[in-house]
Amino acid sequence: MSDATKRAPVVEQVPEQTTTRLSVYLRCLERLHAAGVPAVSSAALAECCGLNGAIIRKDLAYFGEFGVRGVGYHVPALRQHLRQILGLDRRSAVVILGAGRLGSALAAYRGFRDDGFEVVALFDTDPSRIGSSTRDGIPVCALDDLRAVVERQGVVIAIIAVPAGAAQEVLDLVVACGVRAVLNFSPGGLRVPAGVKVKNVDLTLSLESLSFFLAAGRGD
Amino acid sequence: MSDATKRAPVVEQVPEQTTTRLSVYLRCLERLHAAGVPAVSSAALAECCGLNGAIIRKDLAYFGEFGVRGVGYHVPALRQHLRQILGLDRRSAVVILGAGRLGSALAAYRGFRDDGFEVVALFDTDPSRIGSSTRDGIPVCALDDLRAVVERQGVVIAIIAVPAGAAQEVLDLVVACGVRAVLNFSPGGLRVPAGVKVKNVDLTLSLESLSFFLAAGRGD
DNA sequence: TTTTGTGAACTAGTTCACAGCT
DNA sequence: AGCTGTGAACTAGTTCACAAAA
Repeated sequence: MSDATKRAPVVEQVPEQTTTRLSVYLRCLERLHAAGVPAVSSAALAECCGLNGAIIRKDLAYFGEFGVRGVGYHVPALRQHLRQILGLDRRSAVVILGAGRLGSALAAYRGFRDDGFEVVALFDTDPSRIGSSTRDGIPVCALDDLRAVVERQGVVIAIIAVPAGAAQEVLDLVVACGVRAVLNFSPGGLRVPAGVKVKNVDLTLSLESLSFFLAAGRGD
Repeated sequence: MSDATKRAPVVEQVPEQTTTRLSVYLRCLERLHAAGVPAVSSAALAECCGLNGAIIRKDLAYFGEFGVRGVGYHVPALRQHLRQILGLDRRSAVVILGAGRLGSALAAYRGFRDDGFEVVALFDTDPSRIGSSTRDGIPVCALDDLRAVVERQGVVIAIIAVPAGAAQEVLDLVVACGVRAVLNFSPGGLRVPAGVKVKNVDLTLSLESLSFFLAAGRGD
């Protein structure tokens, strides 16, 4: 491990927004890396993602001193550091709860695989779906099999794509099976047990936010 | 219009987070309304959505004085006010760009219709898809038809569910056709023309944020 | 008495500005 | 000379606390 990472990563106090920006920086670095750019300043990286350079330096400083004064950041090295910080340097097994349209669409989503996320199974309660496979060969299993799959495949992330009424029950189940990170697509908010991280993607909330903008007639 | 809405809605300065919370309040009010509860205090509503009562009073105060001191908020009236503020008191026509798995799944999503959002057409460039319909009878059209559909159906919101490489081009097209509110599912960020509101749902960013949590080993 | 609406205090997050390193 | 890393200043957003209304 590089000496640049010696700093204690006082992760408890890294703001959520910083972690999201790290992903954005990484995307930009992938482009620079592919283009063969050897180094980039915080100002240039900021330009590239529409941000202020100071916030980039602050964000990176939570995790170490990756920059070289007078030069900037070494692109391949910073890329590697960010991939490691974000846990993208290894495969992560994912299960999807709910094999309806949304669950199936997510199972086929290319962007996930490219980042090392591997959907190993879908789960459903509908007997007509159980036992089948997606076009990519991902099996659709009964909920009863969840624990076994999680344990055997080392599943670390669950995606919840079930109807709203079943979401809390399903969350409690995946948590009971040992999964501690959940991406939730069901609307309405869940009671989240301590020690578990749930990220909500609430499509209705997003659309209503746009609707507000239209209703308010903001033309700025 | 009720006299409670007389206040100038200085909408320019309503924080984005406030608008999202309004949707959350509305959801909670729908439940209370269905249960026949006549009035609710900011403290009770806060409890219901896991927030502080003061922020609810502040949020609502941007739009008027809806409460009654000593009593709270009249549920049916506040529900109506929020529906109007969020533009949910009328039908909104929506188009979906990209009739792949994600686009098709979104077209079938029940939660949208319940809020007055009506998906009137999907658009794609794949000739094998053009001319077909979804199971719900929503037509899949060629991009050339976009302008006509937008104008004829009064489309106000576009959902972009095309591959990343095509997203900017598609955004520019829908904006050129007069749509000013866009829900974007493609990753990577877009150049957004002035006067247009784009809400990004970046699935990769969401998963990477969970991955960070796992990599950092936060068990709090 | 109860609860709103709101100024004041507080907190979190961003930007500025510059000392210090290469 | 140029750019990072970081304390200080600033900005936005939340919570407190209480006067005023019903």
